[in-house]
Amino acid sequence: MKLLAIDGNSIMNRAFYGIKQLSTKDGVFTNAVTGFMNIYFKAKGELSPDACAVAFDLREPTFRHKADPAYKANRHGMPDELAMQMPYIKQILAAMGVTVLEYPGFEADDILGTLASAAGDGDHVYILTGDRDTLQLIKSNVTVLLHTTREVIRFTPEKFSEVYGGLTPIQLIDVKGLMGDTSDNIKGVKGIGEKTALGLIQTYGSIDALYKALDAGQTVGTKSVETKLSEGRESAEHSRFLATIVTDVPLQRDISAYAYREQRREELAQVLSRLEMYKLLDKLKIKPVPVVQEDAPHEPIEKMDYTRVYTAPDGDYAFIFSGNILYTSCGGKVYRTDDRQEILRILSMPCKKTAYGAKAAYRLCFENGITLENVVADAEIAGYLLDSNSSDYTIQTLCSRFGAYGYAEMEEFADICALKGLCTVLARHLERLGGMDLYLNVELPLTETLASMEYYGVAVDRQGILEFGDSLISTIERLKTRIYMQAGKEFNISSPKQLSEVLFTDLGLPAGKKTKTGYSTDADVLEDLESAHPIVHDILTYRQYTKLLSTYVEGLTKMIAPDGRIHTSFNQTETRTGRISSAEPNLQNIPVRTELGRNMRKFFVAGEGNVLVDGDYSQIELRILAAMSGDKNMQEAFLSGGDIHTKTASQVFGVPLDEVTREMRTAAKAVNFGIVYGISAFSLAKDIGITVTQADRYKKNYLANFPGVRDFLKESVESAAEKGYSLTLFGRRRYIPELSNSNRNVQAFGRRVAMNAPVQGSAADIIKIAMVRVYKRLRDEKLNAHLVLQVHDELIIEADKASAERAAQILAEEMPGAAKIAVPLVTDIKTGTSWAESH
DNA sequence: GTGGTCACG
DNA sequence: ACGTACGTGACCACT
Repeated sequence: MKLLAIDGNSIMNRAFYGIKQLSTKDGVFTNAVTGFMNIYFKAKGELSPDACAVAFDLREPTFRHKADPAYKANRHGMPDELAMQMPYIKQILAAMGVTVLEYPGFEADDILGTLASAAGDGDHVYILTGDRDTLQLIKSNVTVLLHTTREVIRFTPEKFSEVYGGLTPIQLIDVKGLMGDTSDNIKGVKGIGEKTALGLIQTYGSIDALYKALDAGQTVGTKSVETKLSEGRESAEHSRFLATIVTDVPLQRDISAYAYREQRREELAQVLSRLEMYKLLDKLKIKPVPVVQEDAPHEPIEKMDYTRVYTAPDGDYAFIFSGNILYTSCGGKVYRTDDRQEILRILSMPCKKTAYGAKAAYRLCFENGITLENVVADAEIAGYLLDSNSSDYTIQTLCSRFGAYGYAEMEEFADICALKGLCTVLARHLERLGGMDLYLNVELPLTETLASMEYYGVAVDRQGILEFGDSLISTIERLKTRIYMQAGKEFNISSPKQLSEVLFTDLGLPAGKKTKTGYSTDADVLEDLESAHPIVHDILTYRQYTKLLSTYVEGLTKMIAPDGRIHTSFNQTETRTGRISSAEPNLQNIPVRTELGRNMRKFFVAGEGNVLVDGDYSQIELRILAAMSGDKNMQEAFLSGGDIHTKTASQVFGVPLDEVTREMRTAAKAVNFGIVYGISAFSLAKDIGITVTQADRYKKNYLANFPGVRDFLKESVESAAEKGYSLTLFGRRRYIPELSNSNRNVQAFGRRVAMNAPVQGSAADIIKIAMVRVYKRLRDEKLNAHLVLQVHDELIIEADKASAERAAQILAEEMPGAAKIAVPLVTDIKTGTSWAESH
């Protein structure tokens, strides 16, 4: 098969600027179409191909209405006079039996690259383009016909080698990686231009080899070139990636699929007459027809079969489910439905699916007793793994950030059209950055797990909560009158502004730290004032009680569903560290630290005949720190068992274990926590109420005792500063731009983040792995037991009594077994009828 | 919508 | 001289 593969945008562009402005009498520009057809017929005449495909970028919307205000603002840098010709050329080509390929998420180059890579024995692909980028695709059976302003150059491997001084076509990628390409927004290495880049690749063969030589201390160029190279290393590698034309666009890889089809002569007559292209009509021996449509030139030639005629692999589809509407795309066609039964029917099909926000679809399926399987991608999740700092994972933003072109803004179907290509692009980025394992084996399956947890929800004792609320109200009323009495007036105690006036002006108490708007009245400040005036204690108590009442009693009762349970939302793309968060309501901050608050946990109960089985990692972050740092001393502390805070106290204070006092243990505990957060002596001092000098001594002692930890923290910061991101045990990335901020406070924050992110993030990885495994085992063993809550280091299963023991065993196996690290992941398991009992 | 406060890991 | 522990979400007051 001989295939003529044309870069549609590139040739249209050449034609547009190469031919003077032509237009029909009513103002439709036709010069690019005319020029394109000239170039096309010339190439066709010379090559006599038996197949032809034209690839487009799909950067311009396929239809736009004149009345649309966005119509004038052409954001793709293409003049309107050219943009308006694009739908016509596609229609003409399709009617002539030529395959038009455009795939959201990919550039025309990518499509051509895929076609080139698909050429088999006995095939020959001729790529007709005006763009030198495509030269990297040249091989024995792929020829590039480069259309320049002067001539058409026929690039075979031999011709290429001759023009590029002995380079192979593939090496062009490395050259571009170094020199960059402003038109494609590829940065390259700053200060390295075409000459230098070419010379370097001619000498060393590739970017890899060049940097190996540089690492080995060889002289690769002038001092200045070497400096530029080492500074631009990451950019060079990234640019090389960007410069590589992709070859895995999901389209038909059998060249014969692009064989010429029969011409649709009536359609040709219509459109060519409309464009007053009589010469071409004559050449095709088609009679012109009277133009019926006097409409605007851009009247939507929408959704004709020429668009998106690429094939999708057998029935696999992409979907977006949101707001009870399902959008799907399959085989180049898009579809929308809000019919529940139909949505369920589509979701329950066994084929592979590419999703955006699959969790909602899983929930719908759970609610209807349907199984959703084979979700192999989710753009939102992939986007989150690529940059957890973002708060915008819309398809449109992801497309523009990660180089998936072809997002047409005006269409209702723009998102669904772009989704599959976007996912392919995101997956390729993840592969490059080492995030595939986390994506495929942890985050994607976790989506279903979270949906299931939300679906089951957790049972609550509504009556119990309300009675507790009543008892709070009577105490609050008592406190209120006492506070008003002591203040000598009534005021809104909940208003920091009014409260500070009462405390610091009326009562003349000494004001402490300031906030942006006035003096602070937070618990720290009030605790210091407790001895100064009895009102202060009442205010602290008032705060505690009103917090419980409004946030927990009232907030939670509002969220009880008709089934008597609370169905929280677990968000999988919210936190920068990799943790999941819970909202509406937040079930990850139910009180536990104080006696009074802990009452709330009595009202989180197991349903009738069930129990709660609770698994809780003991000191998971410190254990991870011990493992990641390789500190033998700290590892030994965990391996030999016993209380970690007492042990560290014994070491830091240099006393035998049995001489550690309560105060020493408390201090050591604070240091243990602080260390994970990127401690400062000041904050440590504040936290445990000692002087800064004293705190500094504790800290130094601690780090001297655990030198491995000291080095690990230092290296974490250095590595993050150098690379721009930190990594967890399972390859989760967090970019830390704060480290290169010019503000020193921001930088200091960045350093603390760099110390904390690997630890907190690895803990998040581990419990997520455990969740996925626990979920699968509960399901596969068909137990009447389901995960219902996760609180960062704690998992809660609700099980019927017959399954409880087995569920406990599964937790006891999967939580410690989720990761093999240098210290045991000790997990406490307890069972009870309420959260107060099981935790 | 923002800031202050406080609940959790 | 300056600010001060990592990560969240909800409620209230106030602009």
